[in-house]
Amino acid sequence: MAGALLERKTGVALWRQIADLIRSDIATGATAREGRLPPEMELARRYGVNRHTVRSAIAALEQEGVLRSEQGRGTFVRRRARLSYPIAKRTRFSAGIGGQAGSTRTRLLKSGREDASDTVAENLDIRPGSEVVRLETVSEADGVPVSRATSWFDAARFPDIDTAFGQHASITKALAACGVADYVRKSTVIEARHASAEDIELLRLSAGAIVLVTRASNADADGRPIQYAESRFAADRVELKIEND
Amino acid sequence: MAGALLERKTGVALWRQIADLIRSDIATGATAREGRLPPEMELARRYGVNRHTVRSAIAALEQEGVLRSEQGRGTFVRRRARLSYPIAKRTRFSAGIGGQAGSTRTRLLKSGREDASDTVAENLDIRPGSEVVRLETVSEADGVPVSRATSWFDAARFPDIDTAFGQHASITKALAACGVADYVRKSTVIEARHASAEDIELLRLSAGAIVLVTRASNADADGRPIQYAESRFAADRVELKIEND
DNA sequence: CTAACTTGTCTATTGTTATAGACAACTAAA
DNA sequence: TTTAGTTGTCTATAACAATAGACAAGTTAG
Repeated sequence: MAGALLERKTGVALWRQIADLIRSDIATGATAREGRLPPEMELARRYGVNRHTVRSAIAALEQEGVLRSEQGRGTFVRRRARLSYPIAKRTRFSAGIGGQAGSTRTRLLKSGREDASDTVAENLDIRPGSEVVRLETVSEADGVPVSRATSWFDAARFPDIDTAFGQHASITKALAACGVADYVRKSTVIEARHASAEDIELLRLSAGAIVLVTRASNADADGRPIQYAESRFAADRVELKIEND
Repeated sequence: MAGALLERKTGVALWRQIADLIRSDIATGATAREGRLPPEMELARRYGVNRHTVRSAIAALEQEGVLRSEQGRGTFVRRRARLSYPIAKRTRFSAGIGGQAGSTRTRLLKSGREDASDTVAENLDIRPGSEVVRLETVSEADGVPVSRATSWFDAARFPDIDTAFGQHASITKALAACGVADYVRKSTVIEARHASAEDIELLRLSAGAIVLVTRASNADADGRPIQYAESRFAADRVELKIEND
């Protein structure tokens, strides 16, 4: 690639920039997705830094579970490539990621009721301050957290969505149990941010990691909004794929 | 929001984390989008750091053009909120951003011919190694760079796309001049990364900034692929909005 | 004009990051 | 067994990041 070197005195430590580069190179396939990393001395030359700085980067990625170092042998890639999360009219987590991972599941972290904020009310097409049910979930593929989401439902229409989710561990099935046989994605807004402390904890990220944030609303067959959700995806584990058909 | 405080000894300096938080709060409207920031002492209390650390963050955002400090008066927000870039069947830069900015334009940085990589060949539905035309462009809204893109076209079908772009300064018009009256987006893949050195230069970002990367292919009315493009959006200036209809 | 409040500048100290060099410990191949 | 190549550990030093306190310089309201 074109001279993509490191930036100094920018508030981001060199070892972290290098760790991010290595992680990204593994994910995109620029570096061997499996097998061995170049020796520390060669990486130091390549990035124009001291060997100890490279070692700090490698240590961070070891902590993260991306690399594994063996004395005398070398440093090896551990984790597989990025998952691809499809966003289309019929967007469902397990169906979308299913083919790419051995197992998927969505856990309920917390549920409760609250008054709808302006944003939530607008997306659910109800009056601000109306009661809504909020679900906080984390989705995993092969035991690795991939995304976390906060979903809101109109409490007047789906008073039991939380217990239904508790039984089925799936938004799609919980909605089915509440009488919504089918639903479609109305719109999705995507941004990218640095991970918050909560993201880091729940998605098991390293500090400085990036999350893809989506804000989406789903509607039933009649076009009535039924769910509004804000999701946060670990950007080093997943990419979003939009099918325009 | 819930205790989203700062992370220490993570390779990302506190002043940079604070700068990113303030920038993001301005963009999302959590802090006044215009008007005055709270005094440095209050921000220091809020983030649990020394006033000098807050000052470093503010200095970085001043350098970036987001804030403006005036001795004795306070610190003020300069730049407007995030643009929303719609991704749909008919995705075009100027039409999409047009309503939100005073002026938009796309500049050609470089063009040339090369042999198609596997990725490019697959997306253009040609044989790997076939000749393709590559265009490197930067798009601006109100003079601020919003995205940069690399586009590939089948050289056999669009031998003059580079000169056509030079005349019209628009992909849509250049394609029209080459006989493609209409085209639609086939698919879009989105990821997020830290900005590369090139991103920082071309999009005028600060180090540690985030870019949204999209890889998209467009096809003509017959469904034949005509363009494959990799774009990089400044994540603090733009969000991507997907319309599923 | 005065008082309260704000940003700007200076000094000093401590902890983190980066560099440099040396050598130990381990692995694999000659 | 030897040798070359690799990761692991240690010491030392310099640059940057963060804290602490004090005061100057500017603005605004009373």
